[in-house]
Amino acid sequence: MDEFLQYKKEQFIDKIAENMHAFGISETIGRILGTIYMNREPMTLDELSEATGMSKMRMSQVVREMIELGIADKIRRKGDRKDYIQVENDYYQTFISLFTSNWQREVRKSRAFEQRFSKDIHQTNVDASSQQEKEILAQEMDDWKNYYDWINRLVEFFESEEIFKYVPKKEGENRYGK
Amino acid sequence: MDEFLQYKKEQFIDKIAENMHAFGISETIGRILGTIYMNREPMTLDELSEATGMSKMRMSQVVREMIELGIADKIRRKGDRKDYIQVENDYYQTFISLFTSNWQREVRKSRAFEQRFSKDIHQTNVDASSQQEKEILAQEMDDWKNYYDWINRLVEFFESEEIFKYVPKKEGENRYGK
DNA sequence: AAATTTATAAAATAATTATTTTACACAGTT
DNA sequence: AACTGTGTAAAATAATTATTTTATAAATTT
Repeated sequence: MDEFLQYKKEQFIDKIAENMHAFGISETIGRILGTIYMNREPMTLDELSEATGMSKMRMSQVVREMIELGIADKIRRKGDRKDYIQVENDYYQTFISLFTSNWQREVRKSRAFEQRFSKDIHQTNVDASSQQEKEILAQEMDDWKNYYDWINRLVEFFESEEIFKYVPKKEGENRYGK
Repeated sequence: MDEFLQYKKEQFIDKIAENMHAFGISETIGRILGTIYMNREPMTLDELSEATGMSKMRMSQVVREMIELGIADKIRRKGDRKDYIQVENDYYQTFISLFTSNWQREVRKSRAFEQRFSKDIHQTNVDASSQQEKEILAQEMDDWKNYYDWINRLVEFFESEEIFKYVPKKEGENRYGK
């Protein structure tokens, strides 16, 4: 293929990697996503290894992470023992997947924390002199709970795609787009 | 102060640090924010150093970073040479600040990239056999631009607090809350 | 202006995260 | 059942990021 175009493609992949990195995600994930995206066809671990120059093992790790994040899938092809990796190819959808999987995990962790914390606070008695401190702390936890409840509703707002009602995509966003 | 309450306070600070870490931000930033937040009074670098057990130098670095992110401010007190560090104490506002400063930086970087990329693509001629590839790449860049335009509008949607119209905070969210 | 307290820069070290190497289990083929 | 290609786990290494140490400049007080 034309050398110039090949070079530009690689630049584009780098940019995708950089964008994903802004989600606090390893750049390699972005590079894999970009590579498959630009390939416009699912790829095997071997092909990815070849394309990125990284070990096959690393590809395996990264792909697994991507599947967890909801931005990749393995597909099998009849008569072929290899897994083919397919990626989410709508930018907006990728944004939403990363946003939600990130915050959903936090919400889950916070729930456990909130319960333990509140229980401890309410069950433990303190000196009269510390009573006010204790109440402030309990109030603090209430504020925290409300904040996390908001995050949870925010995640749903994105996941349900309601966000697009108020911050619409432009027309013609993606040739693969639904 | 009551030992139990002190312990619980520290747990709370850890949780704030963990939450901030979900933004891809160093945990120390969260720990400083939490420490000052729980102190309910601005603090000096020395006090922070004492409270966290980290060097004063590190506190200086982290505070500067926080100011960049828009979640802290230095204030001077008359007759006192020390800077006092004040933090954003509304969780929602902190969320918005981190979200926007993160993505605004990306939008800025992307703009430069887009321009250079499009210019290169349009100015460079390729073989007839690669013509289609070239057009696909140009189209790809258009999609990317639209995506980043969306991110930009999304940032504004948060920054203007319009988001709260559709995903409202609960009542009584924060004693310092506006 | 010398002495002291503050903040920060530059270089060195420690801790964490990303990546590769080595090893092994599993499934399909001969 | 031995053989080959496939994916992944565990341990080892490399790269990156966080933190401290050492050094210095600016502001304030004496």
